[in-house]
Amino acid sequence: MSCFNAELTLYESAQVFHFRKIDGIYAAVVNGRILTEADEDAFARHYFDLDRDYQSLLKECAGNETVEKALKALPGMRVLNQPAWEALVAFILSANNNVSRIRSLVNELLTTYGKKYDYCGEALYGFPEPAVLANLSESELRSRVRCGYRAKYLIETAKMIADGFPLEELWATPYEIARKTLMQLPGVGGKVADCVLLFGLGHTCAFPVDVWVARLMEDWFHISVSREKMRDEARKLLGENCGLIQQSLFHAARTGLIEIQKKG
DNA sequence: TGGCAGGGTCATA
DNA sequence: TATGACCCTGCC
Repeated sequence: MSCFNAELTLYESAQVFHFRKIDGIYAAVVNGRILTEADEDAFARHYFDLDRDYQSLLKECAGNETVEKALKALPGMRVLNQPAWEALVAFILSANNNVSRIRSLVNELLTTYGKKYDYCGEALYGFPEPAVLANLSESELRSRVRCGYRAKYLIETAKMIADGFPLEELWATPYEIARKTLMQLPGVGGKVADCVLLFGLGHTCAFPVDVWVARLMEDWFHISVSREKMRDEARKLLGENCGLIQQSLFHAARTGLIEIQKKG
């Protein structure tokens, strides 16, 4: 049986923002269906990344005490394979926001524009289709979701996706090219592109560098370079699956599981 | 109650 | 490459 911590992965780890705990089970609408932590069909196994051996990450980083500490402290932390569109929307909204606000923005967007589903008597909502967002006005989206300047990014990106931008093709595109392609979308800089590549397009070498990761790279590994260069350093230090490891490092830093000395 | 910081991006210089 | 503006709110 594969090790999977639903609470950690679906709620605490901040890679997905719309799962709700109902009757003790985490559930959400994903790709037009209700998905719960208890599901074990092919779609669920892929989404929860259940067929990957996360123990092998420890071998890949053998000898790195900080990495070992983070990985061993967070068994069952998995990196999801979300629908790319859902990850894209969530992480455009994430820009310059804290986790609790990202969660409330995503849920406001879903309840306002997404399709409603019933689960155990509770309402769950899916992500609105690109065409739905593409047809909204910026002022409406701003006033109803309170997402500020991100409204424009969301609408313009939705228009490009609805117009045939080859999002799903990026699964099979080499990382650097896929990243540059994603960054053509409004509201998608390097950090958001890496989040979409890692959480929604299967690129386990993508290494999102946010404020927390920049801090921990400096404090724990003594790497103080620009955020762009930090990605390359991470890949050298942690290997081709550095994105999977990043998720545990990020969580360890953000929650204080491993302390960061320098906060500046 | 006030002020800062938040899983950044973009335009400008 | 560096700097500031940008919407709004959670948190100290």
